[in-house]
Amino acid sequence: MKHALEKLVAQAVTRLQDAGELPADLALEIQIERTRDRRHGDFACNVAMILARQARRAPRELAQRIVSALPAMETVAAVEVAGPGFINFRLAPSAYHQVVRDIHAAGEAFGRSTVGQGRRVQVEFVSANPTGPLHVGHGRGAAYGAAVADLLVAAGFQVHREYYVNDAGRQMDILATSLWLRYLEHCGETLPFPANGYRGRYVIDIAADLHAREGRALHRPAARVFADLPPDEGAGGDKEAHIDALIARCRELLGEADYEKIFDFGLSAILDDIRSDLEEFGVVYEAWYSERSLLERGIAQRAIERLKQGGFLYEREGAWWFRSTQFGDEKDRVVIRENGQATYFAHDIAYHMDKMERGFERVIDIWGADHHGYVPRIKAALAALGDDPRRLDVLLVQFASLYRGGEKIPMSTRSGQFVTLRELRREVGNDAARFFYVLRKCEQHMDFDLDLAKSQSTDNPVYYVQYAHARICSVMRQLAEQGLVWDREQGLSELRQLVEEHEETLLVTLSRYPEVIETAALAHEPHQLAYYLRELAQAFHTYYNAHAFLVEAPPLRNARLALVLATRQVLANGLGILGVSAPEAM
RNA sequence: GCGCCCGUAGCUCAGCUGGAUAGAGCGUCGGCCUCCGGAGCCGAAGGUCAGAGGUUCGAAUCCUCUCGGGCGCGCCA
Repeated sequence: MKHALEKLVAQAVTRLQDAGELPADLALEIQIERTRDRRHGDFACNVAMILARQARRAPRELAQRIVSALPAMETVAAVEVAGPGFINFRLAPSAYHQVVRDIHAAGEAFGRSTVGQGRRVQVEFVSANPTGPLHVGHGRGAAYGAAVADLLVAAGFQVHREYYVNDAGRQMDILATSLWLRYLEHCGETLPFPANGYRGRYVIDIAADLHAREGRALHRPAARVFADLPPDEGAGGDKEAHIDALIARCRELLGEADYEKIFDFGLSAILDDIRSDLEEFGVVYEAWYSERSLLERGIAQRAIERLKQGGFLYEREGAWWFRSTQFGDEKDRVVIRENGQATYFAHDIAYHMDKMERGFERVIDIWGADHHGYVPRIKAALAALGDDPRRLDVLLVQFASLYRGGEKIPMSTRSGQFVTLRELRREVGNDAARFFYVLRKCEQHMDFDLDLAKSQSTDNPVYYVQYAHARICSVMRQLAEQGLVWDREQGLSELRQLVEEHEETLLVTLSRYPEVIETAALAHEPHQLAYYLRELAQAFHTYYNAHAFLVEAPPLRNARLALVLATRQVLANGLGILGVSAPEAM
């Protein structure tokens, strides 16, 4: 509808240009927007006010000329000039009746748009280190990323969801070493667990599995493990030096083959946990992309080589630096350390080079806001590689704080209380978690109120929306109990029966759905959809309270049911995009 | 110190690429079930859009500065 009106106004402007009433060289985009106030009609256009200066005419007068040049359109009932120079359009009731027919015809596909034109977009999200279970912060990235991806699908993009697995690097070595130490404990050893090791309960559990599988095959005496190591933090030493020496000792005593066995055991155990956690949360990926594979396939080396050949690297103090300042970064960055090892950043450059080479027209990275300082250097690297950094969109998700009983829950890993996504899901349920996470735009800090998310009451927006869906299902059950069926054909042909104000509100709200999908998708803002669904549910509940649907007269009854069933469809479609279920009863 | 994000009703937040009297939920106060599910509906009170300048027909929205809050500034990932 919006697009149709835009074309209409554009035609009128062109007519005026042809007639010499407007300059021929106007650069403008016709904007049609929904009116905030129904007294201003359904849609408004501000083009006359924008053009007034160039056309050297008063806005209202110009608006009047545009109106007289407008071609007729069947679904437009009235056009008028209002306020400072708005052109207001009032639609004919038939325009809204068509929406109901469209919904019934398209079903699950209603609201899908073609703006994406099948363009390939990659969405990378969560990508948490596989060194432990996901926590509630990752949950927000998961819910947000999944919703953005599904919105893009609905908007006609071809979406590739990806999880970047940091399965290389020091953190993973620390995990492997931690795991082995816990394994040794299961073998009966007593040892001083390093300050910088992973102390979580899950490491002990995985170690138990490892012990069950390997028996004592990987056992070495603790005394040999800890002999002649630099002291740990607790003993007045440096925890970093201690853990690094411990990692080296671990490899030495086990040999590479057994070390790798432990490393892979830990990696796959945690990755399996993350994968199933996300799956249960309704978050699935097209690909899990391994950091190690960048090395195995020579991609990391190739990226460095390209930068070197382009003259973007230089050597200083034994390390290789990337001239990111040349592309606006605040300082140059190390890509190859003094010890010859590539940095995480070097791998990330290679990963993003590979993303571009895979031919995505648009790449979206969803990161925690604490990584924001990282954006300029990645974009710099893309520029140096000859790619267009604008193809990469980095969406930064702010932190979520949990509240219970009005108190903020401390979220440090050490506190050990209620930090995992799994625990959150268990406490409030997947639906509430998905919906709450997506209720705020990503750059907004989020206060996640556990009591509210759990409450099965009027305060909880999730249940409010779901209840609308369940209520409609219940109405249909009532219909069946009365021995009646909905006459689809009569319902769709008797839509003119819908003359109540509440019906009009519901019709208008339904007609907005495709626009909401499109704008929410292009802006990467699933919260727009969440708010819309609340509005739609409210329009329905209000209608429900004001009028009975199961009335005696068949034409009116069937028309009302057509409207209500269309509402159910849109609720289900919208909730589906957000990963929330649409229950038939609750 | 520098950089990024945020500052709208008592609380939590919307406000679409600047648009016509600033919205919602919760909370507070007052109403509505012989009727399709009261997990619902209706109504009332409540804001100098942090502050100050600027841009223009028009600013919560764009620009600059100030104040306040969060986060980041590793040869960690």
